[in-house]
Amino acid sequence: MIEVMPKKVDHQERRTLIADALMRVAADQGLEAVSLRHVAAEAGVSAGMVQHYFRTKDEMMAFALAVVRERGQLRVTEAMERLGPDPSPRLLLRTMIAALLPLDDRTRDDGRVALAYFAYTAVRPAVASSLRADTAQLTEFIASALPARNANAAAAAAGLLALMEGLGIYLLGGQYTAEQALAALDAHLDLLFGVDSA
Amino acid sequence: MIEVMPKKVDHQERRTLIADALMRVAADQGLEAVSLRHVAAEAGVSAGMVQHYFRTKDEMMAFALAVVRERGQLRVTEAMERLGPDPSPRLLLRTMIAALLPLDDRTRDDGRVALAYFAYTAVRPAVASSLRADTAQLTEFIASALPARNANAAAAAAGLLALMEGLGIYLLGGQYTAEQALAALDAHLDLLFGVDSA
DNA sequence: TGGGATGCAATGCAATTGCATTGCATAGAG
DNA sequence: CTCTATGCAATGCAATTGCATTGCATCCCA
Repeated sequence: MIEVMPKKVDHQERRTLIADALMRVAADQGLEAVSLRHVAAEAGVSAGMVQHYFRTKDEMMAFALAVVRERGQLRVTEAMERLGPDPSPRLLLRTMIAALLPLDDRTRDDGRVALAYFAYTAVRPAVASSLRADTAQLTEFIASALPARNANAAAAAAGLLALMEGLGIYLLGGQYTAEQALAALDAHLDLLFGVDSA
Repeated sequence: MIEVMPKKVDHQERRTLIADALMRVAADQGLEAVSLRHVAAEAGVSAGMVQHYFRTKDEMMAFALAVVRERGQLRVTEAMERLGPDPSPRLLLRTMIAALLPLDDRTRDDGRVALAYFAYTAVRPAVASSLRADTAQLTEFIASALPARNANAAAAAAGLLALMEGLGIYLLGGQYTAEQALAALDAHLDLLFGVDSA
């Protein structure tokens, strides 16, 4: 080690523990209910400790957002690995998108937090850049998996990703059921992959 | 008049004035910055007056949400009237959706507020019912305008609406430009209306 | 055995919050 | 004119906020 390490506690682990508590608070009381004391109470630690690991509230928020994004990516890679080798592009895309949708209670919480952060970053442009990078990466991947029949692959990919985001919103708001969302997704994939529906 | 009317101020007008101020605050500082005093200052009135017209903050928030929804509907009907008689279903849908997207600075503010409210209602289910009604009405209308070639009109309509919502999110977040969003919309309409793209 | 860095709790503080209360000016009804 | 309902401002208040500060206790390294 180059730096000294006078204590043994795992810094990153503590921060994640606190971020998890933050997300639990945000998921069922909204991001505006997130305060140092609330998060500390939810995490079962003292408020002082939260301050120790995050110098400002914004730093804590940014870290929690990073955790949410990582978890999303993890869900995607896990789902794709579960597919086995050489899946069809269509199944690949369906699996990836389904993994990102808040379809069950576990993922609903993450979705709520992500939604809250969308509103949050709309006002704090500095935090938004990482979200932008995620989106760009996803569209690129989607475009590469789309069949050649789509003339404008970039637009089609952007559309599919937007569809995913919108389905997520409506799932969280209770406008769509999981079945409805998946049906809409499949119908859209039918169009993209050229399944004639008549 | 059945009721007495001892004073002449227009109750509804004042409430709208205050709600407008609320939306200005929310649009550029986020919903969590909305407080009685902030809104009052933005509206150029005393905090006491805000309290006079809205007994609680939640009542004020709900009213402002209703105003946003009304403005959206107004934009849609105006855009559709501008189309003239008997537009093609495709143009009808494109116009309607474009009217709902935050494509310029004016509509961006409304979009930001709407987004903030999505996160807000995700935690306050009581306020969400009106949003649900809006969505149902829109999907029904969209489904009726889609060509018969789409086997599952309900799913296709739900998908188109979700696409719209997602485009809105990404427009607000700066992930998509207006051109990209419209290109994605048009590509999707191409698919729905069967324009072969090869 | 120091000694210095670190982990963490406790407390304080100014600012802000939503809301209740009070006071008063005014305008229409009688 | 009087009276009462209303419009609205001002103030107070307890609760909560983010953050700075302080004080120990603990552990690593020399």
